[in-house]
Amino acid sequence: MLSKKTKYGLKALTYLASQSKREPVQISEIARHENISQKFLESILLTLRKAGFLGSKKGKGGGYYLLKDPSEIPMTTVIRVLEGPIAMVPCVSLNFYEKCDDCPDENKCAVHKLMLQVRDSVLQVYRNNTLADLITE
Amino acid sequence: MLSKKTKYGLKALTYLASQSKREPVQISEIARHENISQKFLESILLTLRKAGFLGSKKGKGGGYYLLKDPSEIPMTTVIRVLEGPIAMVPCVSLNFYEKCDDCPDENKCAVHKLMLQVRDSVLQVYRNNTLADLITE
DNA sequence: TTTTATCCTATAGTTTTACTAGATTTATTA
DNA sequence: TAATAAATCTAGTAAAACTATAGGATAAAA
Repeated sequence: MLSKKTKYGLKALTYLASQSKREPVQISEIARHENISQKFLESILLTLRKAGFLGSKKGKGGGYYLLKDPSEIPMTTVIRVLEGPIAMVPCVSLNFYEKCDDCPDENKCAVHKLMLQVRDSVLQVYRNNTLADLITE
Repeated sequence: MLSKKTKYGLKALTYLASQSKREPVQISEIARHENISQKFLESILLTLRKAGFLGSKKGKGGGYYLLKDPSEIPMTTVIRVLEGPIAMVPCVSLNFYEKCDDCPDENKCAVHKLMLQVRDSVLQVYRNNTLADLITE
């Protein structure tokens, strides 16, 4: 299951990406438009800013804005920041690899064999989509 | 992330599938061979039996055994029983569909658009693999 | 200096996960 | 038929993760 954090984060990012002008948008506006708790969204946007996706401006007329063009933001990086590893098990993760302590031999492990395929196919989808591809209209 | 329940369940199923004879195997043997807590495995095997994958025999010489040929058991059904919905969000689930209450129009939702693709690609992998395909050697 | 808005830390409630304990039931076998 | 081996059932729980909220600090603009 996708966490609410990831879901809301994606919605906020696409809302910012769909903006005609690249000017700061207030948290309250995003929260209202996407039906998200403002306080929760606040912490999510902070994560996205620290990860380098967003810039922010304080004070009146402040808010959040995208730092890059939406077509330059692949889903792989967004998902990894919001949701964590793309792989379903650490032993098939590219960026967060960890050996299973219950498994003597990965090459003979059925779970490993299956999840390698899942990882590859999911990765292909995420690599194939940038933020720009998710904007409708 | 894949739950331990699913991971252990898959391992237990492949262990049973790799058996040369289709005779009852004791929980303790599976637990020992796959490094799984016996009590936890017990509840997992119960789930698999109730779902129709396994049969059981009580008393001495009892245990669990596969009811079908491994090639007749697709991963889609196994994963749905152990892990639940394959879709990452309920609004793209085939078997467990639910509308998001924060989302006025699914067709304009970025999360929906992306997760539809993820669901399709993951489904393809699970449909392409039966229990028989996971056995090595 | 007042208003507006982000920044930051803490924390509370809920749900899920991963297991454990122990009593019960059933089937074999001596 | 009594003993024993083995599965079943019920219940509970500790820890972690997730979701959300509170409250004040900080910074910028008017």
